[in-house]
Amino acid sequence: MQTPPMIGKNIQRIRSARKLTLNVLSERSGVSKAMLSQIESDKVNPTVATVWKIARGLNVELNDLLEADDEPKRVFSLNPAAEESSKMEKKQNGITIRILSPLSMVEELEMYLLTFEPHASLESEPHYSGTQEYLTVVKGTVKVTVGDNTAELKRGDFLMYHCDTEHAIRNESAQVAIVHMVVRFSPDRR
Amino acid sequence: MQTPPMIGKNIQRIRSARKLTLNVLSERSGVSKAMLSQIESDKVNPTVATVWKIARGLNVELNDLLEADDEPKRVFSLNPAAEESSKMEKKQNGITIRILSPLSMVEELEMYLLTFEPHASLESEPHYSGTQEYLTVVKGTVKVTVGDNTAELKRGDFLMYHCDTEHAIRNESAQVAIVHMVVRFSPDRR
DNA sequence: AAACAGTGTTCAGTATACTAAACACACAAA
DNA sequence: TTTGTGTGTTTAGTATACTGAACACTGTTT
Repeated sequence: MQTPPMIGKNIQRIRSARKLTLNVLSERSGVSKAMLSQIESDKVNPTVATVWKIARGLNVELNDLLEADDEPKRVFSLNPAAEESSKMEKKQNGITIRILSPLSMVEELEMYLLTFEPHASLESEPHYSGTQEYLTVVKGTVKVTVGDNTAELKRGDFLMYHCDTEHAIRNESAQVAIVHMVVRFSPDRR
Repeated sequence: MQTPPMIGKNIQRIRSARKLTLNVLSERSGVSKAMLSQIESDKVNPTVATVWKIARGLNVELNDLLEADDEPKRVFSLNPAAEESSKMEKKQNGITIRILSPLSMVEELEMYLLTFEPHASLESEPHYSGTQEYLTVVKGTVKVTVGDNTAELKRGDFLMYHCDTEHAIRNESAQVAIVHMVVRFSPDRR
């Protein structure tokens, strides 16, 4: 980050998105609405404690209020021959699926970037015996259940499992979570 | 984050690691050394602006001072059969390579988590015609050069290229960068 | 129209973040 | 010993973050 954070804009934006009034946010966060108003209009230099309370009140991570909002992610390829690399995005049930791998690899190896809205979950029936999935958490935390095992993963954590048992990925937190997924279709048997 | 950040501890830790005195950090950051001392011993509730200045002085991201230090990442598998999944880690030239994929997949598909210290870079000669690499940035920013194309990637960005030209991944920033890499050995030709 | 209930903003007072300077303690050099 | 140079801490004063209350500006209801 090269430039001081625009906290005001961020709080303002998220508060509007949540459709909260200053009074409500004040109650939830324990910060006076006078202060909220002044912070949003960049009239003051809030303390970390105050911003942290606001983050709690908004159910976001502290960093989400301090970081520039550069979330929209670029996807591209340096190799012209593979430029067909699909930029497709599907959105459903609070989950945005971005397909990273080129179309030519379908049915062999696929890579996705999954964005989970708060409390979104992705449940899968057992399928494709032999297929494996590899998860790496890029942001936030998710809870992954495979059969009757469950694991809580945070950023940087990695998990691999076979898809022949039912499995689910859940974002039980109140923050957005992003996970990188590689699906490998079994090359050997079948 | 459930608990207010322990800014003091973080600053203290990083400053010691950098072997900086309060005077020096004060100069670099523009924050008085009196304030630095009080912040480190949790006697005050600093403003965001102040903490931001300190982050600049320390050459770290603002978030690194506010977040709990839970960086050590877990790697494991829910599938007992694949428990041989190597937890190997190599460290060299400021780059930590964690192998994610199970050993059984070697020579076919490999997955890594690469941690780049500030200014670390990974240069590769052209090799294995047909082999492809897929990068996803998990933290920070890196500059990737393939042949004479160069791209600056930030968190969430994805990039794919063929390995038959020389390529390099560089972390030119002053912060740690983490990238997820999938290497796919060409199945068709060869 | 008046009275109301909701919004966000501005005001006056107080608590405190922040600074410059003085301080205390270490270790080294004379 | 004294004198110095470095460390981090504490002090006193000023700037300002923060609060509760009053305010202004909607739109609705009677």
